Amino acid sequence: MSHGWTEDRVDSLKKLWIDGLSASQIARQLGGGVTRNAVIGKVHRLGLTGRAEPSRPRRAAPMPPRPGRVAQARPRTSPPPRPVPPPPARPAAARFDPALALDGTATAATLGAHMCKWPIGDPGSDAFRFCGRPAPNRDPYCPEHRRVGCQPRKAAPLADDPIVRRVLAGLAA
DNA sequence: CCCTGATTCGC
DNA sequence: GCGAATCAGG
Repeated sequence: MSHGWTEDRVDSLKKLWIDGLSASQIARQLGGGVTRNAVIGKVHRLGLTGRAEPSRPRRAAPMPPRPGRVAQARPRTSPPPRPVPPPPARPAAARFDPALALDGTATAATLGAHMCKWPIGDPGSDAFRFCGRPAPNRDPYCPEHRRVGCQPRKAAPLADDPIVRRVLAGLAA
């Protein structure tokens, strides 16, 4: 549910793609269960391929020899090859990351690459912390803070601007 | 292992 | 038209 490439979503897709966001980033931002594959598929169908490529500046092989997988029909329904027998035997030592134990306790020192970098508190204060919760993929924030961070800031009420207030006050007077 | 886009093809 | 599975690569 919640799918279908509505004009709105296609517009967002185009914009984000042209802006240079990766397919997975776009997929995440569009939300609604859209995968990066879906995004890529749509991008191609729209003829939007090609732009500043983040992760592959040059294509090494033009890919002439590439007949492999078509020949050996993809086994989607038949083969459950299960050569994976013993998973256990490692109860110990799941590494404990103290920064993940509590929200808002990660410091600049303990903040890892996969932790939410949402700032908490006064950056100048000793008490300043980062959220520190798990941040999936390459995202800087955890899912919760990502949403907040992406919210198109609702236009800050003009009247909140001190300068505007003074001008308005002056006009009134 | 994380990621990137590209392609194929059943639906 | 859509997108999962896959490929090919950084």
